[in-house]
Amino acid sequence: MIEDVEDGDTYVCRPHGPGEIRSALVGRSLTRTHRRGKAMWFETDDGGPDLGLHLGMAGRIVFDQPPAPRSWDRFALVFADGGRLALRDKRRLGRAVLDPDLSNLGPDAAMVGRDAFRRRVGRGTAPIKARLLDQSVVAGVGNLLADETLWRAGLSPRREAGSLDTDELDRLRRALRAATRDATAKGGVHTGRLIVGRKRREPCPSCGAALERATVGGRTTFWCPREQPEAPVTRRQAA
DNA sequence: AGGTCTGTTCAGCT
DNA sequence: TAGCTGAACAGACC
Repeated sequence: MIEDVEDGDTYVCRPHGPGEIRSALVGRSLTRTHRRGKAMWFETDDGGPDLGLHLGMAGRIVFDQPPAPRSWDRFALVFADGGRLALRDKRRLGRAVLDPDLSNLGPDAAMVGRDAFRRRVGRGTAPIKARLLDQSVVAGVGNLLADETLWRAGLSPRREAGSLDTDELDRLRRALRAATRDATAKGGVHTGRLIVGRKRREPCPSCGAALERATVGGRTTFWCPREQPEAPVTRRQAA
């Protein structure tokens, strides 16, 4: 049972005022947990509101850890048995909210079926990377995972989304599922093969070519110009 | 010391 | 409508 709620950070808890989440949750228990993409939320008992948590760019959920220095714990639930669940987030881009609005959130990127993926992702004139990052198209792909996925699929981030054919979209979906699985197993998207060494400007881990760097979809983007060609390439080369 | 970068999202504009 | 830009935050890094 929730005995206390630390909701004093008015930026992370916006648009709720101090004490608002607290009064809605004290005395209730969490009954179910959910996640879709980067959104997570909890149901509460007795018809209480849901509690939504988002990690922003650098937040984490910590359980039963000593409170963070400098109050980096931006929100916390204190349970009657002494347990404490905190949203630890230096940057304050995380979020705690009652009854989160999930109506503009697409299906989970690693769960969406083949046909829905083709329909949702393979349209529009924006670059494919921007399409992947759009949480209303599919939920859960951030900047690093997008780069890793496109690299594995051998697709340029700059390709127009609507220009991808069915084979390319299926390849993209397979790469996304694999990249997500690997990131989960290894503890984060920063463990991706393309991502490690990105800062140091290391070459393509697969072919050794110098990686390209540019802003695509409004985000810093790395890709291998050799393995992720701008124009679709006929794989069947004349012998 | 100061400038730049960052695992995200949202409002506001064309 | 779809797509792009910049702002919100604050620490890490050079």
